[in-house]
Formats: sequence, structure tokens, C-alpha cells
Amino acid sequence: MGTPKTAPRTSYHHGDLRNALMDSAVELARLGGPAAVVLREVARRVGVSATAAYRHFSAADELVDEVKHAALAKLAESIERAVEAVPADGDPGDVAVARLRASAEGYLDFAFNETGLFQTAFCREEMEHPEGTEKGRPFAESAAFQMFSGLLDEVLAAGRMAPQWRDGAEIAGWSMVHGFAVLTTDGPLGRHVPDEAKAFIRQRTIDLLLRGLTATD
Amino acid sequence: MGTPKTAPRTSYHHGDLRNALMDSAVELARLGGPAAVVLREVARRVGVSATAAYRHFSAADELVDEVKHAALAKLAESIERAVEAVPADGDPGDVAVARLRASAEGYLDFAFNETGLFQTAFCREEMEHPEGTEKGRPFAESAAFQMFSGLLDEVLAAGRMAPQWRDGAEIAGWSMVHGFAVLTTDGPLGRHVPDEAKAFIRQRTIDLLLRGLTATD
DNA sequence: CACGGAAGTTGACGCCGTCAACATCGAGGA
DNA sequence: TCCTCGATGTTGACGGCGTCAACTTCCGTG
Repeated sequence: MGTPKTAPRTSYHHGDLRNALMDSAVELARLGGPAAVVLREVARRVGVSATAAYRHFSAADELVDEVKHAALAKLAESIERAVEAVPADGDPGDVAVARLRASAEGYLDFAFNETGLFQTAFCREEMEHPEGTEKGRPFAESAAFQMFSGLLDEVLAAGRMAPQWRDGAEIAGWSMVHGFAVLTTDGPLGRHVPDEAKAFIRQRTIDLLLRGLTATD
Repeated sequence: MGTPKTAPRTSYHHGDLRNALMDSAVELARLGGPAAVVLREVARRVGVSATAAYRHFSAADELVDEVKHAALAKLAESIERAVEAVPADGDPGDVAVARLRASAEGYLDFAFNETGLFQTAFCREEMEHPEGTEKGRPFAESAAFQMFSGLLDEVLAAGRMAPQWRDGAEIAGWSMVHGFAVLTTDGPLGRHVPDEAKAFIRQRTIDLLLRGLTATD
């Protein structure tokens, strides 16, 4: 525990402490989720006294919130990567649906491959962010949510979705993917379900979602 | 804080300390979620020294886990109540679908009305429970899950669901309802979405799920 | 070149979970 | 009847946590 990762610095001042603390905190979150982001441990790893962090963060919770938003950004990246990897040729409706599906896959890939960061991204917001700022902003304006919303618009425009089902579809769809991620990572399905079963129900869950969104009744 | 809730006891021994601690812990969880279940505070409220709890729980985490399972049981009750309230007359298919819908409503009612307990029910399992015991048992054998599974069987038997979609439907459906509950209680949708909007997307989410499950292709 | 403020340090406080050692009480055998 | 012994509580202490006040170091600017 608490092994310093960098050689002890030479000068009294660090020079880039804020970033160093963030990097260390993100690493801890990656390995152990939000609970692992412990101020004193973060400082220890950077080789600095615990209270030094207070020159850059108003409280430990603020540091966690920064990590949280970094994790959210990485999640958005994972989704975007998956969506962009879908070949754009072929029937526009098929492409739109494939891209939507890919967004769910990217979401779940991140949840499984970066479980600690995923948990941190959705842990309780500790600080109150002022209304106007980037972090106080409604989740509906976040990068990931906007992307998902755009993908649904594509599906609608391609005629693969009944217009009366468009409204609220972001949240309904998000709920399903997120719920599956939560239940199968830190949740009750995490430990007792073998991996191949998880892979099956993962596809099942996405299939069911797409079926609900694109059914033609 | 720390106001004792009962008159200071008269005898050296409490007599029913384990239950008293549990009640107090459940109350704290109800008000503040899993993080509010603090061993010293629980003991303080019961009017007993902190270490007395160690005669009944091996560690603080064990106490939290007990609360967790109590909360899970209450969730199952809420679902059951909602399902039983559905009138059983009319077309069997309609009844089966209505009961399935009611289970989702009962789930979400609990999440919104008892947010602290809901969060506690799904917080990370702190202790390792031995394989065979009631608490080490797979979630798939829990009361709530079994009930949900039975409701899906009813829908299938009533011919309102294509058989090839039955497999894995518990988890897919559970994911959607759970995801919505998580996102709108402690999650990012909790603070910024007004209540009437929540009510709309709540129905939307359930509708989408039922549509996916019962669509006739 | 002095000097003022930004960026680190030390030491302390109260909170937490936990342990070891001690105190109290009630049930059951001598 | 009394004695004892195990179950159940208590006290005091330890280390770890977040945080504050007071002090120190160093760099950029006038």
C-alpha cells in the first residue's frame, strides 16, 4: 500500500501538482472504484503531504468529482469509438440501427473493461456545482447523452422507428443499458453469473431494447 | 446528531441488542442510504457502547449487509403488493401483462419512496457470504427475481410473448427498470429532471419494455 | 533586490472501525 | 443456597481518515 510511484521530487514546489493528483486519483478509481479515491493515499503516491491537495481542491469530494467527470468523458469516448467503427455503407436504416447498437456495446465495453471508472462515473455527486458551470449542467447536455440522442434521430430519420416512440427514448434506452451494466458489474448479477451467460443476456438485453424501439406494429 | 431514541436502559444487559441495532441501522439507511449506516452512530442511538455491536456482528460491514438484505426483502414486498392489487378478471393475456407492468411499478415505487433503502439494497456487498447460506445464494433465487420470472411465464402462457424471447427476459427487463430507478434516484437524472418529466419517461420506459417483450413482429 | 503571495509542510482535532482487557449479570450444577 | 462461568457490555487505546491553523519555502514582479 501507499508505495510512491515517482521518485521523490527535488524542489520544494512540485510544479504540476494538480495534474499529478488527478492522475493518481484516476488510477486509484480505476483499480478500486470511487471508495479507493482517498485523499491521503493520493497525496502519498504523489509524494506530497496530505494537506497540499487543499491548494488545488477545496475538499476531498471535489477531487472525487473531478475524477467522476473524467470517467464520464472516457465513457463517452468508448461509445464514440464503437459507433465510428460501424461501416457506413449499405441501407441507411441498417446503418442507423447498427450505430445505435454499437453505442450500447461501447457503453457496456467500458463498464466491463473499466469497471472502477464506470462506477466512479455514476457514483453519487458529492459537491454541489453552481448552476451555470460545466459540471452543474444537466446530464441531458453531456456528450454521451447528446450522442445517444443523435443516434436515435438517425434511426427515426431512416424510418426505422415510429415517431410517437421517439420522445423519451433516450432515457428509456439509457436505462436499459445502464441497468444491465450496473447489475452485472457491482450489482447482484456480478458474482454469480458465469461469463458466457453474461454474454448471452447482454445480447438479449440489447436485442430487446432495439426490438422495443424499432417494432413496427 | 446522535440523539438517543430510547430512554437509557436500566439493566447492564440490553436483552435484545441485535434487533435494536438492526432497527436503528435500517432507519439510518432509510434516511441516508448505505453511507449513513455508521456503527458508532447506530450504537449511540441504541444507547450502547460502540464495541457492544461486536457481540452480534463480526464487523460493521456485516451490519450493513444485514440491512441490505432487509431492504431487498422490503423491495420484494413492494413488488408483490403492486402485483396483487391488479384485478384478476378479464382477458388472461391482459391480466398477465398488467401484472407484469405492476411489478415494474412496484419496483419503481419502492425506489422513489424509499430511496435510502433502495440504494442500500443495491450497494456493493461488503462481506463474503459462504456459498451455501441464504445470503451467499445467487440473486436469481431471490424472492423478487423469482416473482418477476413467474410473471414472465404467465405472459408467455397467455400467448402474449413469442417463446424465443422468453429466455433471458428476466434480466433484460430487470435491467431496464433497475437502470431507470438508479438514474433517476441517485444518478445523473435525479437532480435536473422535474417530477412531471420523470413521470412521463417512467411510463415511457415501462411501455418500451413491454413493447419489446410482447411485440408480435 | 526585496518582498508578497502562491504552494508546500507540520501538528493537531474529531471522527471512524477495531482490538484487548476488564466488568456485570444470570443460569445451572455443587 | 451459593459459586462459577460464559454471554454480553464497558473502557481505553490504536491507526487511518478528512480538515484546519500556523508556519516555511520559493518564484515572479515592482
